[in-house]
Amino acid sequence: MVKRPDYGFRVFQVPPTARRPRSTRRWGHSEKSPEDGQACAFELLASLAGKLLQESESSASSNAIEGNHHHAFSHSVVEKERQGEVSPLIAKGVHNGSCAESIFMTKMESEKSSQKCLEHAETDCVLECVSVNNSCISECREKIDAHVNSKDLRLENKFVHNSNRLVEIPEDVRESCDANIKNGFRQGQEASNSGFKESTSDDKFSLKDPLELCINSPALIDLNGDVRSPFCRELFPKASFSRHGNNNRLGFRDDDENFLRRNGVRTKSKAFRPPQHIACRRIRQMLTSKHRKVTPNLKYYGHSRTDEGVKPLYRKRKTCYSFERSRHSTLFKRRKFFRRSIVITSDGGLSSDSVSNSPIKGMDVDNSNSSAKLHVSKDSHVKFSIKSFRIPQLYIEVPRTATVGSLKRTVKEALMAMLGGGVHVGVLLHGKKVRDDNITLRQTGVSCEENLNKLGFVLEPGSLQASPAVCVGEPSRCKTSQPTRSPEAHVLDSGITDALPDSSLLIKTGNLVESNHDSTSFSTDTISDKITTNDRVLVTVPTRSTEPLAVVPAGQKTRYSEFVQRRTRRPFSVSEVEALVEAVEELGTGRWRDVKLRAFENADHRTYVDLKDKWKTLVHTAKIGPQQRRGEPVPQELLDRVLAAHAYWSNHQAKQHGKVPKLEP
DNA sequence: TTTAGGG
DNA sequence: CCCTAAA
Repeated sequence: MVKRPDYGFRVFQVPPTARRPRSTRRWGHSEKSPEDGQACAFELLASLAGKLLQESESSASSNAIEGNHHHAFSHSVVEKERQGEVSPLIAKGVHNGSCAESIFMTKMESEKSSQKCLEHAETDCVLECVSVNNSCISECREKIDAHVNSKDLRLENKFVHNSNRLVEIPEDVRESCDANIKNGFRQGQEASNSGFKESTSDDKFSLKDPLELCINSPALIDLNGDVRSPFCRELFPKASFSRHGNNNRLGFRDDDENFLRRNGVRTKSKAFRPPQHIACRRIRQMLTSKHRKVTPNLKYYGHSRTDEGVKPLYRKRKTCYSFERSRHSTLFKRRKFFRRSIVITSDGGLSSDSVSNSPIKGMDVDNSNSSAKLHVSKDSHVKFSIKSFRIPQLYIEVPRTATVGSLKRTVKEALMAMLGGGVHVGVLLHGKKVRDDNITLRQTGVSCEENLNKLGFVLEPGSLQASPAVCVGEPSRCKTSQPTRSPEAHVLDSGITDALPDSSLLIKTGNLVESNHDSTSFSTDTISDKITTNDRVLVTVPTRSTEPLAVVPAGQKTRYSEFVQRRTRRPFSVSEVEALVEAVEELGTGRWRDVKLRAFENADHRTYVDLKDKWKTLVHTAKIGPQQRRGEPVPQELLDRVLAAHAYWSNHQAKQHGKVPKLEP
């Protein structure tokens, strides 16, 4: 029992309210995914993933930790590639796994590629279509199925198959493309230029129990040529996808610690991380260090083990903030969107064909691999040519015991969760979001020559259902879906589509500006479910959990700080204020972490700094006249308590001479 | 990492 | 909300 200060504050109980039933959460269970028909592309990915997983596992067991070796699998692929025998669809495993890569290599540079080559490239098309355009998937799926089910499958290319199906290209298709591929390599083109990055790493890597699936840039959405705006969900002409090399990368990352634990071997794993990982990690660090808490938008329901609970890794202080989180091994332990936005940068009308030459670069803050053109014409119109969007990096962690099928579903769900609700578009200038929809491009400076290369577009999850809560294992173990920021995304009307010329994305200024909705309309209608536990822990679970994807700055990484997006404003509800007041009454004003733990333990979007700030504003609010207050009115009764507690604790603090009163039992 | 305050 | 010095 909490010993309360004796100034007569009454105890109140936050009325318990039920958490929104899981059944109402979209995609609450992936057994029956709503987009089954769209699983195809991700099944491809997952097939690769599954195979790589197998490979790395078997290798790990056989080779122990004798690192410094590429996986035999990798060797074989590399070797085949040197011999020009690699099919255009390439999977590659880098052993010891910190980062096994699988790459769809579909760069068909030559327009002379046979139609079969184009069909071949449909592998990528599927990915892209799935990403944004739902209507295309069935068509692409047929293509894939045709390949997969073909009798001509080359069984020896086992690195792209799983137990269920082969994802391989028929030989005749392969051969017809072979010359192109081979030539490409022999001409000194970097393998990475085709999305294939040959690892020269001789690093040691350990295997992590839960494999983390890292999809860096699974898709590029081509808006050139025949393709129209992805926002309008129109059919994508498939052929247009085949002309661009993509960097589709699957990276498996293993956990050093777990591996070491299992093997009793110590390596300097971090130091040996491949660049991809360093980059991954750096992004993550940057984001987390900025409190860019990537609250998961979804949890995954798994299928493999019912006795496995869920242990979301919310952040470093999870041990403190996750009192009840399962200690079980987890099927899907963590999912984070590191890049929570899809960014397109303009290149100021300069060359925009420079698809990133390396997966690393693609991850970098420096988004110099421009994918959009911007041109100011003499008629004072600004023409935007958006070449591609990139799907943000996803991190998915699954245990080794996860089935390939579950991995597939996980990948699919992650992507669908991110994009399934549609996307909104933000406009970035100098990396900062232009929030005012009602100012002109001229006012923003977009049309200024010097800003041509400072413009970017951001894709953001756009719908109410963009963040389904999915978790693995026993449903009761699933923690509350993490509340996320309300979108500040702006809805693009179809009017933009209408404004588009038939074969290229040209957004006319007027439409761009005027068709956007007001960005503030979202935060106000956020619906929150409030739950309390026996300890008056209050959690708000916005049903509209559509936190924008992280913004990838368009500028130089040295200016990264300029591009950190501000968190979406989330006004405190009266209930939250009540809980805060309650906690402060008991704990005082100098123990915000305790306040957080007591009353907002599950509200990950409220940091102790937030609570402290809110208290500060509450005190201020209580002091000013009611007519000066803004926002949702706080009951005067609460404000009175704020003032009382503030006065009490100020006095108390003074008397205690800074000593923190020990009120807890 | 937390606290405390200014911006 | 952000940033950050200071503890």
